[in-house]
Amino acid sequence: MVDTQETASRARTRQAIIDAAITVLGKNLSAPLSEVATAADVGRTTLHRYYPERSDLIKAIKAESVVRLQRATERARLHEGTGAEALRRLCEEYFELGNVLNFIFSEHQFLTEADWCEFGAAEDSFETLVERGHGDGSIDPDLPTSWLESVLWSQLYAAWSYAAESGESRHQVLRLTLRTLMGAIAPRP
Amino acid sequence: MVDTQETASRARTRQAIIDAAITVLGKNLSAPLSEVATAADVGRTTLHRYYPERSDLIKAIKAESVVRLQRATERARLHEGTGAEALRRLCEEYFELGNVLNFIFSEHQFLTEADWCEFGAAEDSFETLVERGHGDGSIDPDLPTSWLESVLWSQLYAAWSYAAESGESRHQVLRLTLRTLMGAIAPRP
DNA sequence: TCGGAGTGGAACACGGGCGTTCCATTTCGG
DNA sequence: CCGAAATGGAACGCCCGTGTTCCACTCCGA
Repeated sequence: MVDTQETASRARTRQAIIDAAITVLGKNLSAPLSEVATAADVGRTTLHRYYPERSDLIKAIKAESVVRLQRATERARLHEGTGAEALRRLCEEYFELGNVLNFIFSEHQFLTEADWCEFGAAEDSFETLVERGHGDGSIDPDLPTSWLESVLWSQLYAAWSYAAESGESRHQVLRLTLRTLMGAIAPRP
Repeated sequence: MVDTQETASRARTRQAIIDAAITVLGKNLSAPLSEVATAADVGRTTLHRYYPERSDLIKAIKAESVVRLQRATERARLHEGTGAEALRRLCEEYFELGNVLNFIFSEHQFLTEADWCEFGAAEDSFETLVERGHGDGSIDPDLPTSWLESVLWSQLYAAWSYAAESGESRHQVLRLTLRTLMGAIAPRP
C-alpha cells in the first residue's frame, strides 16, 4: 500500500494523479504519461516522483478501481430482496462508477485472475445472489452466473457508450439500462 | 480501392496480411506492425511493400470490416418477418463475424462518423426494422433505435468475452446471447 | 536455363515516450 | 521571516517502433 504517513498536500496531489489517470488511461491505455500529468495539472516530473514507473501507476489504478468496486458492491446490499432486485441495485451502483468503468473495460483482458482475487468476496456474493434469483423465480434458471456477469458488464458498457454519443441524461440512460437488463434476465413464460 | 490487376500471389499475400491485422490489431490496436507481419507469416518488409504506412493498413482494415458487415447485414434479410425476428437474424449473422467484431469494438470510438456513412444504407434498414418491431408489438416501443443498437453491440461483446473465458461452444454462447437479447427487447406486460 | 517477380533479412536514421538528474521557484509551517 | 517541503522545467540517454534502402534468395514461367 501507500505510505500511511503522508502530508495533506502530497495526499491531494496523489489523488489528483489517480483521478486523471483513470480518466485518461480509461479512454486510451496507451496514452503517454505526459497526458496524464497535464490532465492532473501536474508536471511530468512530479508524476514520476509519485509513481516512478508506468507500471506503478497502473498498479495504483487497479487497486483504486477494486476499492471503488468493492464499495459499490457493498452499497448494493446483495443479500436483500429477490435475486433480480439485488441485481438491479448492483447495476445502479456500478453505473455510478463512471470513469472507473472505462478503465475496467479497456483492461478487461488484463484485469484478470490475480486482480479479481482480491475482489473475490464480492464474486461470491454475486454467485449466491444469482442462485437466490434462480430459486425465487426472479432470474431465468437457464442463465448461468458467469453469463449474467458478462451481460451485466456489457449492459454497463452499452450505457456508457450510448450516454457518450446520444447526449441523453444519465438518469434516462440508467432507466433504459435497467429495463433491458431486467428483461434479459427474466424467466420466459 | 486496391489495384484491380494483381497477381494471384500478391492477392493471397494481401489477404493474409489483412486477416492477420484484424486479429492482432483487434486485440490491441497499438500492437507493433512486426507482430502483424509475424501473424501473417510475412516479413515486415513485405508488409510495408503492401501498406507503406500504418495508417494505410488501418484504412484497409476498416474498409474490409465495413464490407463484411454489409454482407452480414444483407444475409440477415432485415425486411422479412417481425421486427424481433429480423433483429434475431441480424444478431446471428454478426455473431459469426468473429475477429472482425474485436476490431470494431476497439475502434468503436474511432470508427465513427465518416466511416459509418459508407455503411449508411444498413443503418437505415436497421431503423426501419426497429420501427416495424415497435408497430407489430415484437419490440418494446419505449426502447429507441439508437439504444437498441448499443444493446446489440454490447451483447455481441458479452458473447465474445464470455466465449473467450468460459470455453463454452460457439453454439451454446449464441443460444445464451439470443435469449438475453430477445428478453431485453420484448415489450413488458 | 535464363530472367523477372516476389520475398525476407540486415542495417540505418528518425521520432517519441520513458526514466533520470539537476536546478530554480513556489508554498507553507514553525 | 526562514528553511524544509513540494513542485515544474530543461536536458540527457535509452529503448522501441517506424519507414526506408539495399541485397541475397527462391520460385516460376518463357
